[in-house]
Amino acid sequence: MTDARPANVKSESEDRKGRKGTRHARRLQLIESTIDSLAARGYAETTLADVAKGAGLSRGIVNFYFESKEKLLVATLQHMAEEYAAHWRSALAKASSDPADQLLALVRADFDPAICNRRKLAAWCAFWGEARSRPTYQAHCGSRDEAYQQLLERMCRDLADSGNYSIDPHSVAVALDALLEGLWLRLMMGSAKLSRDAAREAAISFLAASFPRHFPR
Amino acid sequence: MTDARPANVKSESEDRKGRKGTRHARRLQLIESTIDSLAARGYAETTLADVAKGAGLSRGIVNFYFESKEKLLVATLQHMAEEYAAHWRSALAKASSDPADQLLALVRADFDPAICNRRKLAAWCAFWGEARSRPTYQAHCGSRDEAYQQLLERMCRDLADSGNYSIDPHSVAVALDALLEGLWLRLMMGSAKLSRDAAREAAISFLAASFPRHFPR
Amino acid sequence: MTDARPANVKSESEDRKGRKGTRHARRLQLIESTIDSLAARGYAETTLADVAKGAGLSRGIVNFYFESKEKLLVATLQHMAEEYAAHWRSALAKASSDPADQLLALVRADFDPAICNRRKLAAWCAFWGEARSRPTYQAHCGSRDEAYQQLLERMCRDLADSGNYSIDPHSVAVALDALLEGLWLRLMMGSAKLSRDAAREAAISFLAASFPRHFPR
Amino acid sequence: MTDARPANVKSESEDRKGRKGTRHARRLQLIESTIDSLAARGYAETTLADVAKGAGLSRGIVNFYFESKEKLLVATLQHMAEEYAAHWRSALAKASSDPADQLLALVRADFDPAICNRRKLAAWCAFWGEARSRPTYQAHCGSRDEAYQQLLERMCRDLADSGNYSIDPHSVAVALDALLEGLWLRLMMGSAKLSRDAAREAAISFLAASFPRHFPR
DNA sequence: GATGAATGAGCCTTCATTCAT
DNA sequence: GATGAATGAAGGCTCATTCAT
Repeated sequence: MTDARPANVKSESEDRKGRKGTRHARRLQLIESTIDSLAARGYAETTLADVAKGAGLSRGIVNFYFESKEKLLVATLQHMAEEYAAHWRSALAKASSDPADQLLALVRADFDPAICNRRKLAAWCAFWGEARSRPTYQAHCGSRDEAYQQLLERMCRDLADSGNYSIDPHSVAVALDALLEGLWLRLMMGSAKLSRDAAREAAISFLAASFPRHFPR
Repeated sequence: MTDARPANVKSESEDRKGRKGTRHARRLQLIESTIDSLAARGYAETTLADVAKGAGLSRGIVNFYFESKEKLLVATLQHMAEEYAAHWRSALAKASSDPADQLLALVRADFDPAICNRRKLAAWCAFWGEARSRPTYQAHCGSRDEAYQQLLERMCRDLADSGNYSIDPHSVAVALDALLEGLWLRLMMGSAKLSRDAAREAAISFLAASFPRHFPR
Repeated sequence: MTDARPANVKSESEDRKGRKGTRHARRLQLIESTIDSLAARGYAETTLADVAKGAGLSRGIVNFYFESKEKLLVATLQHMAEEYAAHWRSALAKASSDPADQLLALVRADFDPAICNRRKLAAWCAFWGEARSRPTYQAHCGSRDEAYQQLLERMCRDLADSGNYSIDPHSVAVALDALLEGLWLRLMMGSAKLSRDAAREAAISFLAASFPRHFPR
Repeated sequence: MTDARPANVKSESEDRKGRKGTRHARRLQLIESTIDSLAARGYAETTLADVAKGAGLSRGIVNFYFESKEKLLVATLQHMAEEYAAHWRSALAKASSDPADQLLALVRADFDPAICNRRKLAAWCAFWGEARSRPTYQAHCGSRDEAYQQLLERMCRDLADSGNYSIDPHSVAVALDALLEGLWLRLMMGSAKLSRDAAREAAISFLAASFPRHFPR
């Protein structure tokens, strides 16, 4: 799995000053550096000094753009959640109106390198570990939020209805949701035992098992 | 979900200064307190002072029984991994020799309150978040280790062979493994949206979808 | 003996927050405070809190300018060694080209209050006590380093040659070197039994005994 | 230089119990172990755990035989001072009544391996480093105490009188005393640059220079 | 806006000392 | 007497945060 890192933020060093949109760019720059640090060092070892250094900025700057470390982390999580949601919504928009096609599009989107790469998965995982004890984080973890789950469930129900399956669409939706997250977790931890492609196939084979008449092997 | 906490160690406050089963018992006592703290505060906020206080002992005690915080955490993780493995092995031993029965036993064991409760799940998750950047942890995360995965795969193959399914047993095993972990993650994070029973049913419905002739609904 | 303490660094309290000659000046300020603490409390009882307090700064400052206590102490020792060497080199430069004159200059330099005062001697002694078990210290202890000893030896040889003495110049050099250090030790410990002047005279009387035709009484 | 360590105390493990003289033996055993630790680790790093372990005894024992760490260290220093004094007194008693002979005996005693070995020198040096800030130590450091110095001075005066030297006997005594201590310091620090024999010869050559008619080369 | 020196709270760790056994 | 578990104070160090420049 590649460690995809969008280089579209940090490298533009010439316009560090003189822009009006600086504020937003700076925040983004720091957020990306935060993700880097979370991926490299984990949550507990991530310090503001790391983040600032990674962004090529000075130490005090973080407290200027974000008021505290806590708020930087929340903003980072929020950024990731929004990016994730935008990604699957875009994938959905490109799919046909057929529920099976849409479901497949969602699953494929989940393993798109833009979303599913070591760096981001590691950052997600770092937040998961802390989410339990931090209500602020819980709101944005998991990435697959309420809307996503309801969407999954509606699609499963549509397929179940249209295909006369004797399954419980809710259970399938819950399982699919959990399966996707579980595969992410395995991808992140697994030292090469599981490829992104194999993970996607495992997810699709679950769809095939659940809705054999819609997802022919 | 209940916060199961074995009260067999800490509650005996009258012999806190007793010299009996000391070494091993004390270590266990501190490990349990560590799990408490991980569940309550998360990895990053867990301090030795918390652990000691939770065990009703003094600050210096941790470095007496474990040499460092790091070693305490590793021992805690190891303890949890061993407990988990012992649990599913025991469940497996009680099941019949029928692969379907055994698979069901494994899945049920995974959602047994003794193993699957908020406290322990939260502790697991705390370690997951740090495992990426700590090789020492990776060895013991995930709980479902190599042996477990191979067992799943063998059972899936047995069922696939005996049932003439047109599926890839490896993919199913991978998916089942990920599904279980994903359900755990959801259970831990879910603020009551998902019950342990619902999670188990979702897992079983996955088995039913994959091996319909072995797991009748 | 006076407790000479150069007041050129710390006393300027009004610009304590100044940014001027910062880095180097602050390091010097902390080093001087370290010497103070070593002299007052000894090596074992010198804490970073003492040093910081003595410098009128906060606790965290030492780890900011020096990375650790160890490095602060090494820097302190190095500073003292360099100061000592600069001092005798300067004294030597001011002397005539006559070996006897030069030798006398070296001895006198050794008991110059700028170098030989309770505060500095105590600091030296503190390091001597730890040098055995710390290789890092050994390099800079003794003050009278390799170069110094070879210089002494060359001078003794010059005098021995020019004066037809029947002595072993190496032995005399070794003895002189040890004598100077021993006198320092006595000065430091001696509760007023030995004055700096008496010590210098004792050293000179050694020269007179060794090279009677060069050092008339 | 050898690391002479009298094995007459610790090795008698069979009579650890059942003796009446235990108390004294135990204290000696702990004192010897303290010297070991001071020599190996230095003053600052010497802990009671080290001492106890070195003596093959349990941790709590030190506070039983000595009331505190401080008192153990004082007792150790006292022991060394007494041993040193007994040694030179014995050497003196064996010498003839000739002052020159006595002086030589004292110097030779100072470099006797029983007294002058790495282990003991290192222990002495450890105390020197702390003596300044600890009045309790100062009383016993230096080893060459008041009586010793007065003895040296009287001998120097005797020789000066009987030899018609134009020297100041007091200065010579002071110098000799310092020279001996300085040589010890060099022996302890020097990584083999100076042998015990060379040190003794340097001291004797000083006597020869000061009193040429009494100490022919 | 941006920097980085400075602060100080809090953590891990060490260790002298106590005390039940 | 002897042991070693247990305590708690204190030290070194890290790091989020502040603020003068």
